[in-house]
Formats: sequence, C-alpha cells, structure tokens
Amino acid sequence: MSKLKRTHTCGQLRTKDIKTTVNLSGWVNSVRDHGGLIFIDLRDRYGITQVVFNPDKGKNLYETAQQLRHEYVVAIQGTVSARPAGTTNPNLDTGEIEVYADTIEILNKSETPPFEIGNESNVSLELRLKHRYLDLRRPIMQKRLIFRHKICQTIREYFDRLNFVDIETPVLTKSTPEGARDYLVPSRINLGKFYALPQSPQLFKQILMVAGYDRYFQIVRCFRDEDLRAQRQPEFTQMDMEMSFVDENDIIQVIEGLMAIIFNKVIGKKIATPFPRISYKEAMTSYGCDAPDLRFGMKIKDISDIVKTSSFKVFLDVIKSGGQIRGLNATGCSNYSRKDIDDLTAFVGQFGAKGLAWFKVEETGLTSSITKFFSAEILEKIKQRMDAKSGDLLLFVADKPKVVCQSLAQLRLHLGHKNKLIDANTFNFSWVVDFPLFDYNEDLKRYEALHHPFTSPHPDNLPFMEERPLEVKARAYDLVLNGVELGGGSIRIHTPEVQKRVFRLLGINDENAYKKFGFLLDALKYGAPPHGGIALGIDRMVTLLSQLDDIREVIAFPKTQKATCLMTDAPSEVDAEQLKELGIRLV
RNA sequence: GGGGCCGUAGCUCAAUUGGUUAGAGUACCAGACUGUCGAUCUGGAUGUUGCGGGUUCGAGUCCCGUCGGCCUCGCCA
Repeated sequence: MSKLKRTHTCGQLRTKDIKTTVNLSGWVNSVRDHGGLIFIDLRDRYGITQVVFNPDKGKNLYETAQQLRHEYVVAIQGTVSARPAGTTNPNLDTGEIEVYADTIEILNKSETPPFEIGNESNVSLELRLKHRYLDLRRPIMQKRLIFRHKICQTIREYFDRLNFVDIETPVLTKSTPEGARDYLVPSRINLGKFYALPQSPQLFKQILMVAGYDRYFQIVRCFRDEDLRAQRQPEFTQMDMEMSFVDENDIIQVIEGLMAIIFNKVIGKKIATPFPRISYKEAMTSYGCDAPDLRFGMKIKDISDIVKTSSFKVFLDVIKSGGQIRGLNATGCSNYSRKDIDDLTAFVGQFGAKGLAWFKVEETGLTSSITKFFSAEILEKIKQRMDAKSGDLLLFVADKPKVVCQSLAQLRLHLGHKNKLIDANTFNFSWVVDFPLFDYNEDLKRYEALHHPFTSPHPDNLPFMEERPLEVKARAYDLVLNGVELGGGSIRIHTPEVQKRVFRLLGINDENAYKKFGFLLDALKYGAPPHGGIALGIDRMVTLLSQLDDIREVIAFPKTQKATCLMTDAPSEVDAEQLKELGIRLV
C-alpha cells in the first residue's frame, strides 16, 4: 500500500482548501508536458483535479512525472494552490485550484487503452463490452451505475419504512411449465434432474404470504432463456413485492408512492399521482397495444362499419372473414410521397399487414388510388370519423384484429417519432387495468393465461369462468411509462379450488398440477391470506429515467445478443470430467 | 428458426463504374517548449481490409460460405 494514503477525492478541493497539504489518488486522465512544467488531470469517480509538476520541486519528482501516461494509477502529495489569474478552468468543479505536487508514487502503470476513457464514446459496443472495466471507468458510465444504485437505495428505504421485509428466495429452483424457456442447472447429487433459474420469485413470494410475512419485497435477479433485444437481457433485475389483505388499489397506491419518491429524491422532479388508469380494452382499441405511449394522440379508429357498404373488395373480404379495418390520422402528412408511403407499407409489413390503404385529405376531399370504390358519403364519413383536416394523411390496415393492432400500434409509434410528436422530457405514467384472464392460443388450440396462472379472476366472473373464459376479467394491473411496460402484478388466487379451476382451463389436469405446483396448492390449503403484488423491471426503469433506450447502458456486465459475455467469454465449454460428474453427454 | 445492417491502422472513419504504392483524424513513439486544460509545434512508426473460397488481367469493393457485433419478426406466462 502506498505511503500516500489519500486525504481528499479528485472532485473535492475548492478555494477554501488553499495552502493545505493533501494526498490524492486516481487515474491519469491526461498529461500536458510543457517541457519545463507538467500538468496532469487526475481522475477518480468524484471528479478531476489538476496537478502541477515543477522541476524546482526536485529532479526525481519531475522525471517520474515525465513517465506518466494515460490511465496510470498514481498517488500524489502536494499543496492546494489558487490558479494564477486567467488560468482557471470553469469546466471543472475544481477549476479554481490546482495541486502543486511534492511527491508522486506510481501505483500502477497502464498499457495504452484500446479506447479513450472520455465521456464521448464513439466506440463500438463490442469493444466496450470486451473491456468493460475500461468502459465502466468512463465518468458517464459511473454516473449511470451510481444513479441506478440511488434508485435501488430509495426503493429499499421506502419499503423498509412501510414495514416491508426483504427476504431472499432461491436461485436454484424448480422448472415450471408455461412462460418463458427456463435456464436449467444440472444436479450432480441427483443425476438426471435439473434445477431451473427463476423467471421470477412469483411462487415463493406467495408462499411467504401464506407464511404470514404480510409485506415482502426484494430486488432480485430473474432469468429467461429467450432471444435478446435492446430492452431484454437473459438475466435482469426486478423490484418484486407482495402484500396480504389488500386489493388492487392498495398495491397501486404503494407503487405510486414509490415512483413519486424516486422522482423526488433521485431526479428532483415532482410527478402527479394518482396515475391515470386505462382499461385493456381501451388501450387495444385506441392504441393497438397493452402498453400505450400516452405522450401523444394519433388514436386508432375503426372504420369497419363505414366501409362495409363500399365496393372495395380488399376491405369487404377482410370483414367477411372476421377481420377489421382500422387506421390513424397522420396529421399534416398529406405531402408524403409515393415512396414515403411505400416505406410505411414495408414497415407495417413486418408485423403481418398485407398493405396500407391511404387517403390524402385535400380541400376538395379525400384523394387516393382507391377512392373510386367508395361513395362520396362514405368518404365523408371516413373523414369525420378520423377528424381529418386538409393536409392530413389517413392510413388504414385491414386484417385480423391481432395484425391490425400490432401494425397500427407500431405505425403510430413510428410516425410519432418521425414527426416529433413525442416530448422526450416528459414522464407519462399510466396503469392498464381490466385485463382478460385468458387468451386463446390459435396454434396450440388452448387457453393461456394472459398474465400468469396465479392471477385471480374477478370474483363476479367466477360463476361463468368455464363457460365463457374469454370474458373473465383478471384482477391484474400493468404499470406503463412512456409506452414501456415497467411491470405488472395482480391480486392472486388464494384458494386451492379456484387455482385448480384455472389450471384445468389452461389444460393442466389435477395430477399434473400437483406434480408441478403441488407445493403451492398445498400451501393454499393451510390458511392462505388474500394477497397480491407486483414486480417492476429495474433495468427498464433506470434506462427510462436516464432517458436512454438500451438497458445495457445501465447494467454493469450485460450480455450480447447471442447471450454471451465478451469479457469473460461465458458461456464456455467445460471439461469432460465435469460433464461426467453430472451424467451429461453432449449430442 | 426467418429478414436486414455492419466488419479497413489501437480507436472512429474514408478509399470514384472493380484499377496502379489502402488514406485522414485521433491515439501511440521521439524531440522541442514554464501556464496548459481536446495543450501546441516538428518528426516517426502503425494494416492477415474479420476468416475461407470463388469470379476477374486485376477484389477493401462483386458472389458463396463462415465467424463476430447490432436491429428486427417469431419467441419473451
């Protein structure tokens, strides 16, 4: 260890410290060698301080200073001095002062780094991930991870104050059907058997409610073995909580309070609560998705009823086969060229839409290559339905509801960004509520849980659950921020009877249910209190609050799109001996 | 599993319809310089054009394959 134990950080010294002797430690950010005078910027995570080396202070000192290069780690001792008039640096918090070095110790040298440790990063993500220790050394990355820490710390303080208990749940647990693909871990002691890494601690937190803990929370890692996206990593972090003796509003209130305090303490902003609530049906009808971005309008409208009397075969065929015609008003976009519209058509094509019908709104009325199929009366009705004014462009998709929803939802976002309708500085929270409990999977020909199989049906719907499953409402709620699902939760089923009924509807017979979820069904038998909770994606939350769009920017060691770690080279092959012990043979 | 974009000096990029010795900025190295702070000035060194094959008189450029990174559809209760 250095004899020069640091007394201050590199972001700390001010004019009031002038004439004191200090020790600083840090990384050499830059060297400016004037021959007879050497300046270095010394950096640590608190800031940058300029250190001056003068040959008058001794030959050894000066010769050592001449050896300094980028990212050398040094400790110096020196005197804090006012900078001469005209040489202060307003860009540095410490720019009024500098430290005249008396002693320097090179604690470690550094090879020339593969990229510069500045705030500007033109460097490829690939290189950043490979040398993540250097990337994370950049002030901007340190700021992001510290920001994340502060959010997590605020969450912990908040829940602690409300009497929640932080309880750890297993990482080696049981593989369950449905949901995402599990990451599996072979068991050496039980050859041929596997643990799964948790997709979430869902069942454990419910069990904790049965155990009487009443209020649980955890900031916890979750794992899902699915393909990656900019917003999706195979391992991610959730703020997970569960409460007993509550209804939807209790959970919602606690989370609104949490978000308000995070904004207040971490960002210094006030946000209005309660957050608006929008039904799943309204979200799908007006925005085409269950996590609508409410920062701008451009709502989706249905014109199926209007155009069913037209002679446009494309529309008529779609209606006949149970589809719909919906569209949106691209306000002020009637100047779009043929190519612009072709591009939009290609855009919706990737979501399954076979085409994009369009009308330009002009003073004289609607113009398009397909107006001849529509009577003047129909065109007028379309214009009214779409609130169209001269200069607008109306875009329609005709297809199955699912395709229409997805392509219009994406088109709406696309146009919102393209036409700069979205204020990037607003934080728009909302709750999406009144979800259906079940969804019908056409491919598998069976019902699936929209949320998860432990979500409570609305009690009023229990009598007809088996007869009309799709009409059953779930006691579920999703928190949406700027069009991104931050998380979701529900009031859970707390009786074995209802839980078994839901399993049966999902095609899980009692025998299988016991095999997979017996511990839950058993637990529900022994006095399970009514309970519910929610989980929020921390990575997404931090990303959005940092106004970034890639969760890798707020995760210290993220994986690539192929789910590898470029720094450690995980996953990697293992010794034949290791496989043998596990009873595993590669095929 | 499908579709798309990208890969040239340590880094970020350029290189005309395929054309002669693959360049620039920056970083790096050396020298000069006592008030710089993106220091400056002078000089220098730096390439398996990801890899393999093909087309061609000639390939960084075109084609096929492969590896890697990214975006996306499916997938993600």
